[in-house]
Amino acid sequence: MSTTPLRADAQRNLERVLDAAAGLFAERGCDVSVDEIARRAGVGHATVFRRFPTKDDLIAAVVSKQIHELVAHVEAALEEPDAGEAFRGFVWHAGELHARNRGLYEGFSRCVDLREVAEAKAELNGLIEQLIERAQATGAVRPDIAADDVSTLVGSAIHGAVDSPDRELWRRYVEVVLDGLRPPVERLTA
Amino acid sequence: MSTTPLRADAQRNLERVLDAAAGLFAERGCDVSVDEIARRAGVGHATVFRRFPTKDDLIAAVVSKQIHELVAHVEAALEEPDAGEAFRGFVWHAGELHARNRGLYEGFSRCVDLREVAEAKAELNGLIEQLIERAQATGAVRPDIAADDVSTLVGSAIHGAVDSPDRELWRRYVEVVLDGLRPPVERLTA
DNA sequence: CGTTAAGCGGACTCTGTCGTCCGTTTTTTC
DNA sequence: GAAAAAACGGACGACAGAGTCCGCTTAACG
Repeated sequence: MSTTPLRADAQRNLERVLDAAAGLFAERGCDVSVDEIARRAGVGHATVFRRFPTKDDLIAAVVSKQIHELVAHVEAALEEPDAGEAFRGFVWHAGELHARNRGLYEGFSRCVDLREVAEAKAELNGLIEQLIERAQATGAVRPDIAADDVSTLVGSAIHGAVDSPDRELWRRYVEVVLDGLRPPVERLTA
Repeated sequence: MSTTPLRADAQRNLERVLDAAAGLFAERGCDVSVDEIARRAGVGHATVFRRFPTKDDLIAAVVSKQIHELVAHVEAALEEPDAGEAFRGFVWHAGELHARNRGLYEGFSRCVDLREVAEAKAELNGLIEQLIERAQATGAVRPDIAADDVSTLVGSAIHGAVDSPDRELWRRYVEVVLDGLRPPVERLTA
C-alpha cells in the first residue's frame, strides 16, 4: 500500500495520463485505445501500462475519482432542509455529469467489481440511500426504490439520449424518470 | 432485388444461421463472434459471410425481423378501445421483449442506419406515434414526448437492469418510466 | 558531478475477430 | 447418371488493441 513517492517526471506524466484518459472517455466512451490516450498525454503507451497494469485499472482510476466528486455533492444535498428538493437537485446534478461524460456510465458498469470502484460506489450509495430515505419519509419519492435503482435509471436514461443530435434531450428524459420516481397517485383517467 | 431462389441446402443453412444468431444475440449481446454463431449453426463461418457480407448485415437482419414482430403487436394495440391501456400494454410487451433479448437494444442502436433496420424502425415508429397520440388525446400520456423517446427510454431502462441478478428488476424500472410518462400532476408535497 | 535507480518509449508479441480465397462437395437439371 | 452451377468450409490474410521487453534517458542525492 505505501508506495515510495514518484519521481517528479513520473508524477507529471501520471497526471497527464489521467487527464487525457478522463477527457477521451468523456468525449468518446471507454473504447478509445490506450495508444490514443498515451498520444494525447504525450507519452508512450508503455508509460500508461507502467502505472496501470491493465486498461481496466486506468478506467477504474478515472471513474472512481469522478464518483468521489459526486460524493461531495450528495453530502451537500443532505444539508438542504427540503428533502424532496435535495433529492431532485442531486439527480439533476448527476444527470448533468452523465450527459457531459459518456464514459462514466460505461466505465462504471464495466469496472464495478474492481476494488477501487466498488469502494467508491459503496460510499456513494450509502449517502444516496440517506438522501432517498429522507425524501421517502416526506412522501416526495416512491417507497419501492433504492439507491442503485436511481443511479441505474438516471444513468441509462441519459445513456440512451447521448447519441441524439439534440444536445438537451437528456433533460426531458431526466424529467420523465424524476416524475416516475414520485409516489404513484390516484388518477381520474385510467 | 430479385434474387434467384436459394438451393435447398443453402436455404436451410440460412435459417440455421439466423436462428443461431438470434439466440446468441439474445443471450449474450451482439458481441458474440461470427465464428461462434457459425459453430452453433453447424456451418463454417464463410457460409455466414456468403449470405451477410458483413457482421452488421447479419445483425440488421436479425433485428429488423424482431422489429417486424413488434409491428404486428402495435397494430393490435391500435384496435383496443382504451387508449391509455393500449399504450401501456404495448410498453410492457416491448419491455418483455427487451428483457429477454439483450441484443435487441444493442443491435438496434448499432445498425439504425442500415437500410433494413431504418425502414423497419420507420414503420414501427409511425404506428407507435399513432398509439401515443391517441393516448395523449385522452390525457393518459404527457404531451411532450414522441415515439423515439418512448422506445429509447424503455430500451435503455431495461438495458440498465439486464446485468442485475434480480431477473425481474426491469419490471420495476418499466413501472417508473411508465409513471413518468403520465402527464405531470399538481401535487401537495413539493 | 557522478553514480544509481527510476522512468521512458519504440519495437515486439499475442490474441481475437472480421472478412476472403479456393479446392472440394452437393444439389439441380437434363 | 453426368455436366454445370451453386454452395461449402478450412486455411489464410489483415488489422487492431492489449500488454511486455529492453536498451537508452533523466531525475535525485550525496
